[in-house]
Amino acid sequence: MSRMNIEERRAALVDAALRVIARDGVAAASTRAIAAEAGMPLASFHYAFESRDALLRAAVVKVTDIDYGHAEAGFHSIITDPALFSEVSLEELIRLTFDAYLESLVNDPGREQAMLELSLSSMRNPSLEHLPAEQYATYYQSALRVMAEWEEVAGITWSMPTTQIAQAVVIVLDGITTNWLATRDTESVRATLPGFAAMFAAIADTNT
Amino acid sequence: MSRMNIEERRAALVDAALRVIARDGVAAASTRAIAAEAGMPLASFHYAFESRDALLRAAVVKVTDIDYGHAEAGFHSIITDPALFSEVSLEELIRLTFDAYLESLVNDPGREQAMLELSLSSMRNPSLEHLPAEQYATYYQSALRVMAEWEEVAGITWSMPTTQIAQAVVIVLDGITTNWLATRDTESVRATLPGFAAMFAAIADTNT
DNA sequence: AACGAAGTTGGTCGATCGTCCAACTTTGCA
DNA sequence: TGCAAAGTTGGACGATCGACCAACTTCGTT
Repeated sequence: MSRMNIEERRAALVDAALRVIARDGVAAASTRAIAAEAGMPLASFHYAFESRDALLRAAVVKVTDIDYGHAEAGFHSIITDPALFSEVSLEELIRLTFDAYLESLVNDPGREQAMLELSLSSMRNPSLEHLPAEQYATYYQSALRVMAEWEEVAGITWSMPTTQIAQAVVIVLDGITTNWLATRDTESVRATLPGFAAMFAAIADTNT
Repeated sequence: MSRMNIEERRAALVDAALRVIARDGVAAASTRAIAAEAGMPLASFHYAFESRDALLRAAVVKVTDIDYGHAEAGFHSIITDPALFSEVSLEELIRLTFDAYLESLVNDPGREQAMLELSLSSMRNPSLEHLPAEQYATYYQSALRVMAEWEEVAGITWSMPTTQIAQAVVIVLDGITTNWLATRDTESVRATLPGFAAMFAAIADTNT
C-alpha cells in the first residue's frame, strides 16, 4: 500500500466500511472485510483507528452528513426542472419531493439499509449510543431546509411550529424507508404519498 | 434439563432468543447466549433446531404474530375505558390509539428494537429474506382490524381504499418507532401525533 | 425384563473475530 | 549523511462463534 498520512487512510477506511455495510450489512463489516475492501493489509486498520468501534463512530458521523443530502439534492432537481416544476400546487410539490426520495431509495437501497443498521447497532453500543440522536438532529435540519424551499417556491407560511412539522416529515420518510425495504413494493408505497402530501399541505397558509 | 419433547424445547428456545434479542440485540444472540438464557446446555440447541438461522426464522414468525397484537390490545383498552373514551371525535380516537402505541413503545423499547433488528438481519439472509414482507402483511392486517373498529365506534366509512390507508398507518407507526428509538424524546414524538390523527380523520366520511 | 427409540449433554472441531507486536521501510530534519 | 519519527505489515494471540459427535440416560412398547 502506498504511503499516506493518517487522515487519508482513515477516510479511505471509512469509505470502504460504508461500501461493505451497504453491500453486506454491519454484521459482515469485520476489520478484515473493511481492510480488504480498502485494499489494505489488516494491520493498517489498527494503525489508523484505535478500534473497530472508533471506525464505526467515524462512519456514522460521515454518513449522517451525506445521507439526507441526497434527499435535498433530489428536491433541488425537482424545482429546477421545468418539465416537473411548472407552477404546481404545494401539495403536488411535496408529493414530488417525497417521490424523489422514494426513487433515491429504490435506486440505492443499500445506503438507507446501512443507515438503519448503523443506527440500531449504535443504540446497542454504550460508546455510540448518543450518535442516533445527533443523526436525527441532522435529519431535522435537512427537513427544515427543504421546508424553507417549499415555503419560498409555493409562497406559503406554516401554521404550526416548523420544528414539529420537520419531525413529522422525517417520521414519514423513515416509515416509507422501512416499509419499502421490507416489502420492496414500490408502487404500493408510492400510492401512500399523495395522502401524506395532502397532510402537510393542509398545515400551510397561502401568503396574501 | 428436565425432559421435554422437541416442540416444547423449540418454543422455550424461541422465547429465550426473543428475550436475549430484546435485551442485547441480534448480534449478541449467539447459540450459546440463547441456550444459557433458556437454561439449557448448548448441545440441546442443535437437537431442537437444525441451525441458528432456523431458530431466527421461528423467532420472526412468532414475534410477528404477537407484536402488533400489543397495539391492538392497547386500542381495545381505550374504547372500553369510559374515562378515556366518552364520545370523542374520530380524530381524537385515532390520536389516542397512536398515543397508546407510543406508550407501549416507551414501556418496552426492546421489543420494537428487536423487531427492527430481526427484519433488517432477515433482509441480509437469503433464507430469511422473504420474512419481512410477510411480517408487514401481518401489520397491515392488524391496522385494518383497528381501522374497522374506528369505523364502528366513530360511525364513519373510509373515502379511500382501506388497504392503502392501512399501509399509511403502518408507515406512520414505523416512523414513530425508529424516531423515538433514536431520540428517546417521548414528548417531542407525541407532539406529532395530532397531525397524523387529523390526516387520517380527514379521509373518513361521517355516516348519515 | 428386554430393547429400540427418543431425549440429553460434555467436549471438541475448524473458522472467524478484534487486537496487538515486533520487524521492516520510508520520510524529514539536523 | 545520519537518525529519530512516521508509516507499513506479516504473523500470531486468545476469545468466541456455529456446528457436530459420540456417549449417556430415560421412555414406551412388547
